[in-house]
Amino acid sequence: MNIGEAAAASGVTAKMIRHYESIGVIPKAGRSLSGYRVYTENDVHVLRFVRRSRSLGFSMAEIKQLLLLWRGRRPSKEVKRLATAHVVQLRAKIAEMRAMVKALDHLAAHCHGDERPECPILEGIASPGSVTEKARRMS
Amino acid sequence: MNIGEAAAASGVTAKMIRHYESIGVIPKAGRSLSGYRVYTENDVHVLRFVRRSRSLGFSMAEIKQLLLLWRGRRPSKEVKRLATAHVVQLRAKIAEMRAMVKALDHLAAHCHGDERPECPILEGIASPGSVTEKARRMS
DNA sequence: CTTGACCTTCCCATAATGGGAAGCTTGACC
DNA sequence: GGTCAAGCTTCCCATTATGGGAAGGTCAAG
Repeated sequence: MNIGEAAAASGVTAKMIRHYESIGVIPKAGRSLSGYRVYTENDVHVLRFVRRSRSLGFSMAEIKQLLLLWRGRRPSKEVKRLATAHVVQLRAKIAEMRAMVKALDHLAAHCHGDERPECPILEGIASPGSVTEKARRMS
Repeated sequence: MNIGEAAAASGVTAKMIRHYESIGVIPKAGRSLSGYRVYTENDVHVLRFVRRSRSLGFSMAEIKQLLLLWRGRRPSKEVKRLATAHVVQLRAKIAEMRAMVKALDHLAAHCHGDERPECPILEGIASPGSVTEKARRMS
């Protein structure tokens, strides 16, 4: 299999396959006489593993670890630790983004969104302090 | 005020202030005779606006727009549209990350996390298909 | 007048992905 | 055998927001 076929079979673009090889996440592929990279079915499994790990949000550094753990048949404890730490990071980011959404929803709720230039959103960003509070003060 | 003072007053690092200027998000600062950047109270307000917009997750391109809308006293409709579009993006990312957490929690729940190398997490990544299903098949 | 803190610009690095150029290989078709 | 398109190779550049660090100029206090 050459790189294009491996890409189609794994769902990882040829460009990314070369990149993963260059950063050492996957081992260097074999080469044909003319210098083309050659892939086996097993290499494709590895590529799929990488793609799915990416879709779970793991960084390339983490995937490198996961692949080592996989290949090395290391204790599942280590895998679980890695996965759990990742989930913690994800939850933290989710919480952060939810706070953003909450704040923005709040600001937007008070914005008329019409032709007038007065905008609680901009005002809220310029000088934070509850927009509701301001609305109250103004009434 | 020189850049260090403006940084302390706004909560934006001097490095970032220069960067924001270089990409045109904030106007070029005035200069002293010796070439030092000089800032006014108003410049600091702008920097704070940028910092807070960042903390709400807006990209620099969006912040550039927000600043134009702010300075230009443009219809609040435009601001609201920008903010709402951003919230949509945030919600999409949140949903994506929650799906990741859900999948990972599911995989981790079935991983003993002990010294044995069998690991439902790795297996789940290697060949997706419900881990629960596999557990059922094996029993 | 020296010294330390601060300023200037410029280059480099990060993480993951992609675009695109220049040049070689392969396979098919005539 | 010759040609052409498609596919491969490497190499460089761009993205986003942030920061590290070097080389050199400036300012204020001693």
